[in-house]
Amino acid sequence: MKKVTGPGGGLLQPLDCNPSDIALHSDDEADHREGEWAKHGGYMQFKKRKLLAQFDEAADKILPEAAEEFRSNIFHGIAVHVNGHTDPSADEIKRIMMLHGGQFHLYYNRQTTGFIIASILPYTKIVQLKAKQVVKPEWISESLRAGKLLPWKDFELYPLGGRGAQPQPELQPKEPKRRSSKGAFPAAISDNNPDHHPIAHKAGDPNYLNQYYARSRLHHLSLWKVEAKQLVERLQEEHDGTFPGVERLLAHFGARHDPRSSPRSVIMHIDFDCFFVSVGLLSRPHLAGKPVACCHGKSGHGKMTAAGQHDQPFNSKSEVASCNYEARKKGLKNGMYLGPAKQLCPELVTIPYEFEEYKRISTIFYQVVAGYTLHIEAISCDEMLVDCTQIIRDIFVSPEEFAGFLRQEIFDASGGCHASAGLSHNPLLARLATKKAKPNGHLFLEEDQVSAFLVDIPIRDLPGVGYSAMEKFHQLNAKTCGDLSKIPLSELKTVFGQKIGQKLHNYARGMDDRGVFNHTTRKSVSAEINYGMRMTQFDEFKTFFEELSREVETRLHTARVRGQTLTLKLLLRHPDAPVEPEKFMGCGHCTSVNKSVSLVQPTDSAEVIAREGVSLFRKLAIDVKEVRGIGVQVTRLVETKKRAAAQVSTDWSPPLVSPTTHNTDHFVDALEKTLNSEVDEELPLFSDDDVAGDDGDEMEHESNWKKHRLEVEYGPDEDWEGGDEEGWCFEAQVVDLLLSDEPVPRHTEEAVKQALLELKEETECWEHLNYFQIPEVPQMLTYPWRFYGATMDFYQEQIVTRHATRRGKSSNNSVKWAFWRLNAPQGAWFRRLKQRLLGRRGKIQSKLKLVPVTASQYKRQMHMPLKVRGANWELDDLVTTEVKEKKIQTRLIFPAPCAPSTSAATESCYPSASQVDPEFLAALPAELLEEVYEQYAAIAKAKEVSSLKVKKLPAQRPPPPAITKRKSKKHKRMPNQPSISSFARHTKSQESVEPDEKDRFVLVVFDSDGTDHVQADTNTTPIHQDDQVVERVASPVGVALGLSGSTDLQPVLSEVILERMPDEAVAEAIVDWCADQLRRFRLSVVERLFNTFYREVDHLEWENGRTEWVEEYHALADRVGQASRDIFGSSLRFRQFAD
DNA sequence: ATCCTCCCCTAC
DNA sequence: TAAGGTAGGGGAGGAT
Ligand SMILES: Nc1ccn([C@H]2C[C@H](O)[C@@H](COP(=O)(O)OP(=O)(O)OP(=O)(O)O)O2)c(=O)n1
Ligand SMILES: [Mg+2]
Repeated sequence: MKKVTGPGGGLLQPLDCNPSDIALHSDDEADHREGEWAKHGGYMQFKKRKLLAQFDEAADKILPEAAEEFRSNIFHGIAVHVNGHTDPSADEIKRIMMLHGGQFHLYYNRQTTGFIIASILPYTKIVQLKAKQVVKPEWISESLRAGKLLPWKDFELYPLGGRGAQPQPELQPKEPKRRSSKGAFPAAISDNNPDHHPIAHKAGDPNYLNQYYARSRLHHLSLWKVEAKQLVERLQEEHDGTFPGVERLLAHFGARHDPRSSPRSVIMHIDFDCFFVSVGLLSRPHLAGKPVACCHGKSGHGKMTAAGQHDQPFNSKSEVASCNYEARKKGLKNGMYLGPAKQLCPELVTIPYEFEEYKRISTIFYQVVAGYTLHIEAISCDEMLVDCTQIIRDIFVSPEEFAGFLRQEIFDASGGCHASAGLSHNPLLARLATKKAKPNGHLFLEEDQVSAFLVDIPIRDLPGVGYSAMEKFHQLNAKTCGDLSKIPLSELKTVFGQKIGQKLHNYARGMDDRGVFNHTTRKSVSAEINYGMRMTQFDEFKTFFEELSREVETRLHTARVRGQTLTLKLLLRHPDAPVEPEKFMGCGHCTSVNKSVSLVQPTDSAEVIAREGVSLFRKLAIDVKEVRGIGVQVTRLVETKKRAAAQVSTDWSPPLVSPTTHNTDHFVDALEKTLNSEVDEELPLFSDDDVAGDDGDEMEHESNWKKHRLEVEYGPDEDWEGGDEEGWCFEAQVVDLLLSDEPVPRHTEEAVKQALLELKEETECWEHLNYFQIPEVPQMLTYPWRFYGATMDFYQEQIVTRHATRRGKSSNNSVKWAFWRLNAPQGAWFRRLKQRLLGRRGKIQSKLKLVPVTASQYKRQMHMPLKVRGANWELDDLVTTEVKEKKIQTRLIFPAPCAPSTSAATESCYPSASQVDPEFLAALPAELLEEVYEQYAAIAKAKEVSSLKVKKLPAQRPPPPAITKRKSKKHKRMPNQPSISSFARHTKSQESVEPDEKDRFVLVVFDSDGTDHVQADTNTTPIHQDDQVVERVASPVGVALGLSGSTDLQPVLSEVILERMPDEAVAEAIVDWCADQLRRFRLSVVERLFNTFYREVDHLEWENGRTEWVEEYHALADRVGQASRDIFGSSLRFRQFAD
């Protein structure tokens, strides 16, 4: 285990050299810091060679004029400072100035710097610098082109001076190259609004996003990681079969035999030492050996007070991206603030970021290594894993020799940046070895050295162990891997979870079974900015979010993917945090709020993203002044591929979409668009070209199937190929209703109450629908609105027919009635739609044409796969699959005579607890029931869920209905009325006076806050009961889930919620109904009601009473939870709103 | 069991 | 002054 540092032999010579050595060794690499180059006499000659080489290599980055007319004195006596992004870039201007007699000042000095070159200069900066001459970069390039110094006045950035001055947009780069890696992404947004103010120091200002990203190191880091992976992939694909590096290796070491047996596997990890600083020092060799840090801040004293004074000297909150090893000796670390860094090391020199350079060196780095092998995994711009087993074995070179040779080549090719390397038989040990070898060294860790090596390695050094994990280790009193290896696996798993526990256990023993894989498929695309967010108006949010959406759009395009889930990510000021944090424009201490939405189809459209994101924001009803960070993420990605025309089925498209708010939005927007298009008044809305023909296999009763189709394209894509349109299909009379003046029939208040009452009976009816062996029935119960329209008709037919066959009856009225209810357009969403169409009705009527749809098309629709995900149909499957029956596990509803407990005693013959019909259990004689309970208790115990414990509770009888009623009547609901619980407690104690002979057991989850909750999806356990209340008995393990669906809940709740504000009458009805269900141990029905309730409330926008309904929802959840406490002695917990 | 969703955590 | 992004792993808890 020999750590190799510095020059080991001829090969490794220049590694520990001082600055002058570097200059000697690689004479074309030294550059200079501005303002000081004049001291060095031979500099220009020296520079010339370097530049010539660079012109060849990156001709497109350099002005051609500069190459032709190599030197001049155009800018004699001119000293410039470049601010922000310019074209030509700061780097180029620097070179131009050097070549043409001018001076380039990296830092602005009022006395000596004559001009500031900038395209956009923040207002604050002007004030701060008291800048006099601010000129556009074109001054430089035009002067160069003209061969003489042009009057700078013509290129003044703010010709008017002061106030309304703006940069002239036409002279700005057409595509602001905010990302330094050239051409990696086309610039997303070209800001050609000439009326904007140039300030973009906070979000809401135009172009803030680009300005921000251009300066964000973390953004670049993330971007480069992706690009490095792509580069590796490209190199792998385009490889021509030669490895020049290997040739050189051979030439150097010659053919020979390895004295040792070749190791089974050699993984190398390479990482540049203090990457940003190393690169930064290439042009500042005089700083080598001094402590240097790379960051935005310069002085370290931080922001000024209002009076323009620095209150404290070491207050800078600028983050040190990288610091060199001289600085680290003083205790500096990457990522710390500049203030404390300066405190630790007052002589610290700071250098600015040079993103383009980092990217350039990174590319060289990858190219060099790819000259040896393509078994590369890109980890970041300055770090990779290399599987060099092959090389070591084939060339008979030792791992150390190879590492040294490669490091030397990287050093040369990069112009003088040191990389360190670690080698071992797996990625973990390679990484740890690199860490040990730094700076400027390499280390090969052999298998027999591993355990000795690991003992003293801090746990913190293990990949995947960060702040949070260390907190836990601190409690476990473990610091090193040696300590870690003593912790038993079971404990690690308990503390960290299954996978992480196992991983840590392995890592402590030097075990790591990961290989070297570069490729991964993207799972998400996102963009976020959590800095500089200070907004006062909703419009500012909207503007910024649109900008962000456009950014995500281009990223989606670049990655050639679309996504079906959209997440709005917000950081909000923590209630306890001050309005302005310590860090200038920072986000400070925040709480994060995310909200996501499932889209009808995958999207990559900025328009859709912006609309949905803004809608989500409105639903959260958040005060924009509190927003400190905004992000948007797109997930559930699918590849964007041009579909072959043949694959696109134009003859039918899914007529059903879930009638959520956003779908309504899509629909209305698309409709509006169509109506406003002046192209054609015949076709657009109701086309019949895809309706004709196709009559081969029509159903016999076609006449019954005459429907009309209202069709509006609303896919987000302009370039969608083929007629893969979507629309809504309405029955003719529904279309009429939609467009007529007739009010949509409403449920009256009475009807609502009535419906709630009837639900109970209907519920019972629904449970028996499984009997008909229609696998979709459970889906219908849960998501009835997905079965709107013709599909429902179809199933209705099916059910009625089968029912008739089985029962020998011709029809069943209750079933019919239930379906009629589902089909009726009284649903709130329909009214919502109609409302939206109010102003456009005439226009629609004049333009549209109703087209009958044939039965065969309906038939196709019936075969729509029931592959339901979230709230969406999977469109692709629809197109390509003819008939695809989704197997849905049918729940067992035991007919009384075939009870499992009688037919078999073995555990395996018991159905899963949640599958057992409570009605069946209720019908069992008491002894048999006991037996069943015991069985399930045994099964449950065998499973041993660690967080669940059985707690003994005193038995309670369900309170008589009268009491429940009185209770809820007493409580005229007021906002935030807290007294329900105390009242309930009172009631309960009264109740519990009643003597109870037996104990009962309830499964209880112990929450961290110490409160108990019955988990809605677990189960209540045995209750002894009097013979006469047998029907109230709960199923042992599975009273909870899903047996008794309350089909009609959605339309009814939706109705209630859309039409009214919360009121006590409805609240009471709901609570009573729920309480009654609970007394019958129908937890599932209650749970389902709340799920549906939640969903419906969640669809509300803030202006439509969302706040009130959210409050009402929580209040009702409390009341029902309390009812549950009264009945079971344990509360029920329902899903809570975040807002 | 296995999946999904919503987080938190980690890395550079 | 300051530029605190971004993707993936995986745990917790719930749905199927
Ligand atoms: N908190 C951080 C960590 C890193 N980086 C950037 C700057 C680093 O130069 C680069 C590479 O990160 P490394 O972790 O490899 O750190 P260094 O290369 O700077 O130092 P080391 O010698 O430890 O590799 O990423 C950053 O901006 N902010
Ligand atoms: Mg590094």
